[in-house]
Amino acid sequence: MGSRDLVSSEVAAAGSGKRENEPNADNFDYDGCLRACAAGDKSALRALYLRESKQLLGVVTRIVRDRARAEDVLHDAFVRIWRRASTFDASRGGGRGWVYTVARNLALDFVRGAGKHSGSEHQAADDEIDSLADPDDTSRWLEKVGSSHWGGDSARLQECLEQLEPTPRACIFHAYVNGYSQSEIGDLIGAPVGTVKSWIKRSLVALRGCMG
DNA sequence: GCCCTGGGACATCAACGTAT
DNA sequence: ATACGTTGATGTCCCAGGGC
Repeated sequence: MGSRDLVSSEVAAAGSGKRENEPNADNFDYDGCLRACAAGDKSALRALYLRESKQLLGVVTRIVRDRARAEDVLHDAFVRIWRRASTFDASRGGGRGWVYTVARNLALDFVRGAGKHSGSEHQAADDEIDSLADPDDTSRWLEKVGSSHWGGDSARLQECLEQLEPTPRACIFHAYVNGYSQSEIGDLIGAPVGTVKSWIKRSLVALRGCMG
């Protein structure tokens, strides 16, 4: 919530600010801007807002059909962009497209009446685990965990992991350490996707419970 | 009867493709 | 360049079946 306030003030400042700092329209680096946002650079968010807010407001207004509500949705969109910039993957598409996708999906949610909850902006624990995804090996995963909010105890995590059944534990590692998709894991271990989902979900619940 | 597990349906998100 | 539709991946919820 604190981050929302922080972003709110930044967006408000950008919105009320003069356009003299408006980024160069021709070679604006969206990807770099998002990387900077992910690194906590508020000026990058401001630049992005100055650059795209008018166009985005047009897109959102067209969807929600209400200027005032569109401004609210746009504001929420920039909050989400700020908070989730770290999830942007340039190899999967352009930064500008990603920004528009975020804003449009939020507007569509609003129209559907689902704006009350912010979808996957959920449990800090899930984000924590997501942030641990490392393609190398489990030891580095454990290193990272050791310095995180999971109590800072990698040995404890290892204990908790060892308490899991081998197959569900394998699902966790494949998903969060090796970066496999759920369907890939299903193929790998010869189980339906639904089963993989259940194992991963229940394993995460068990891990959280074990870690306290 | 209760609990656990496997499994599927549905909703949401993000990226891509295409029409304008 | 922009707007919109489609698609694939993922998460959540719920139900059925089996073991106790």
